[in-house]
Amino acid sequence: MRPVPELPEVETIRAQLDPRLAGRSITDAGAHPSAKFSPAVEAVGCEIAAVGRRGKYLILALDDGSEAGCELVVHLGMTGRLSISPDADRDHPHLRAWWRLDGDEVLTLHDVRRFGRVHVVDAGRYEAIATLDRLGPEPFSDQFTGDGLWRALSASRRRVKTQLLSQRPVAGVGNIYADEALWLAQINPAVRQVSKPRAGRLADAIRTALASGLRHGGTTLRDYATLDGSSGRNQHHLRCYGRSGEPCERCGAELRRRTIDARGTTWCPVCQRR
DNA sequence: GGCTGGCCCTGTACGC
DNA sequence: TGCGTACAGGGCCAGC
Repeated sequence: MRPVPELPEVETIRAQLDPRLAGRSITDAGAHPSAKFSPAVEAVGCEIAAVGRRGKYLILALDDGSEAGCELVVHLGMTGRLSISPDADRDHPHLRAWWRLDGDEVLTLHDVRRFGRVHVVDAGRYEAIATLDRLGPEPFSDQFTGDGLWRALSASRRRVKTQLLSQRPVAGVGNIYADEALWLAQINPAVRQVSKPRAGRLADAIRTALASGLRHGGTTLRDYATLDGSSGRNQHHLRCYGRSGEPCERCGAELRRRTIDARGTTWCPVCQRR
């Protein structure tokens, strides 16, 4: 099991970063030569106005002197980890990017498997980041409704779990919370069509699963840690993800595991019957 | 334009 | 103990 930072984990990190970064200037930066990380240096000379989030993307609003401003966009991928420290160990094998801040601290991005990404774009211009450009509504916003989710899911014949992971019907749901939400809504992850009432249930379930993650500071199974290096606690509250072989706590049947869209998927064969 | 499958990438688990 | 192999998975991209 190797969980990735999903919305609750990214939001937990965002809330910790914002008070420590807002108002500070980036005086220097460096990055791994990969094109995934090298844009990090484009933020030098900017002042960080605020740390925001869209889906799983951290968005640092930057004041670069222009009217519109720009943004430093960071996706943590599967193993990305941000931290603030007095200095960066530039020889660390997993250091992918660093930004020196006024006040003599360094924001670092470590990412063992290099699935993370860094971009610097004009504010709100995400054409170069396809997934962010076409990101669905935030799950806790008024724009995310059961009807809207039903319309989004009905627009495609792909499996419901595949669609959730695409980030188009709703932003920020990854493998853990997709399994949790589908279990809560009693929807089989492999179905290709969902009725309007069931889509309503799924929308509620997505909010419930994500809210549990937020309440417990995110899910830590191996790689994820918050800004200060501490672990989340939501792994103790998962009811489906990663529990294959264990009894379903709703009906007692043995939870099963299969691969959907190349992602490990756990579901209950009885109460999530197709 | 939508969908599928391959790829990136490296630590860990497991079998021999 | 050491080696080789399979596996994990978010997002991008080529090909259909």
